[in-house]
Amino acid sequence: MSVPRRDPQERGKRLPRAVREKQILDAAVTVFSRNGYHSASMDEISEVAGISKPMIYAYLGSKEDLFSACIHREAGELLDAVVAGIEPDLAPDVQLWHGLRSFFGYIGANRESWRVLHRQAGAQGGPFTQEVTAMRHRAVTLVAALLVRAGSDEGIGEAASQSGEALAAALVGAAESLADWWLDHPDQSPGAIAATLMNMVWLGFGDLVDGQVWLPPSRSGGETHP
Amino acid sequence: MSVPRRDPQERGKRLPRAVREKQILDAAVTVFSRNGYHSASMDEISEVAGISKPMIYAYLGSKEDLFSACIHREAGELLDAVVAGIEPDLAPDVQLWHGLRSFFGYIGANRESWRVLHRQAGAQGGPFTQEVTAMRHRAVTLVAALLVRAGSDEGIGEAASQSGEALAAALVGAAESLADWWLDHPDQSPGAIAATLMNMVWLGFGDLVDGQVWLPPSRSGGETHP
DNA sequence: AGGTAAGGCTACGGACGAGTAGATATTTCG
DNA sequence: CGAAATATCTACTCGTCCGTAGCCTTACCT
Repeated sequence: MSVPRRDPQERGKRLPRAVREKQILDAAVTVFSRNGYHSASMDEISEVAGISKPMIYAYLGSKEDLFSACIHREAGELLDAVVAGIEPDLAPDVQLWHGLRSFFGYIGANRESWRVLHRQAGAQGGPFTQEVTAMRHRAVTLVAALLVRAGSDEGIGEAASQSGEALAAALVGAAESLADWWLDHPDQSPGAIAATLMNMVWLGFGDLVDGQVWLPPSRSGGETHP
Repeated sequence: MSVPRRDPQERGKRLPRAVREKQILDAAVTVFSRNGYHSASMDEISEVAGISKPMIYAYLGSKEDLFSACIHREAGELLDAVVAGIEPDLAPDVQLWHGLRSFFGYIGANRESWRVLHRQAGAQGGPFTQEVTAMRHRAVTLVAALLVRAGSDEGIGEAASQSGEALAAALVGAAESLADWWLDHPDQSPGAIAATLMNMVWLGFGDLVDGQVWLPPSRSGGETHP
């Protein structure tokens, strides 16, 4: 519980700065995720990273700086994963489906990252909130554009365009919170979680209680490799 | 900024325990909401409450105890407000509508409470999470039961019943996150927020981009007084 | 009145943790 | 090989803040 994480054989070995920075960031994400920002001590992070505390200050600055760096890196990776998963030429519902799958797929593989991003960053009032707010804003904008385009394709969608951003915020929020719920119910596959949300936000309860189900278009579930 | 909140005239007045406890809890919610759990100091809370620190310890115990008490009180009031707003004999969509209106109505009038409940309590890993998790669980159960009943009324709803709890979690999460979004966009009425969410979760994007809109049943927007 | 309990305060102890000083070891390069 | 740069450590300072010890003061009861 209190022993250093990294191989004691490697302890003391001299490594280039880039490697150490990555180790420190990894350790920081782990510890921040477990204990929260304030309860996480720099000493514990240094211990988990297998390096001494002054190195953290030398490479990544203060505790705030370190936390910001974590947020920045994790947020970037998550967004990249989502953006990489969608193809702008497909139908709106399929785009949404792919985006959700990428989102939950990434989170399923990086739960610590999600804890830090969603639970920790949002709670500390300082400049951290900005970082995560910016990310959320990008996501909301993405979804809102998708909705508005879908609406104008149909020639209608007055309501959707009017409150497009609010709707997108609700969707993004639903995804975030469902991801949170998932942390406490890990006995579900990423696909199942994504499908649940897809059904709710695309069909709506009104259709669901009528027995309707949204299904991805044939082709073995949406694979798009040529 | 750093002067005590309460009327200096009243300072030093002797008041019964129940009154002081309420003042302390109010101050604690305010400070916890503004600074977050760890950054909030007992000294600041005592100052805002217009009482000295030892009284807090005498009446409400440690900092953890105090925070737990805040969570407990605020969560109880929020849930009471929601439960009071719904009538079990109405149609499912109308029940949902009333529940959402009560929810956002309460939050609009008690933003600090919401900040503490949603942003702070969830981030501190300790026993606080349990408290708020328990509340969320009650809400999810409520919604899940509503969905399942709606589904079995229609005789179908296989999908809804199957993943009823996950759907309910997604809805509750959407509501929570939309409330969060609302904190940063206060230029919206509670009713508008509730309507946005209602449209999303009942109709779904699929119907919304077709131009459909969900509206509360006549009678001036859902009033149910006889 | 006088005793007693409850309300209230000032002022301190002690722990924890961010950040730093200063020294040491290893690589790199002229 | 020597010097400069880089990587690394141990051990400390200093501030913040939780929690409390000890004392005063007002209301109530008989």
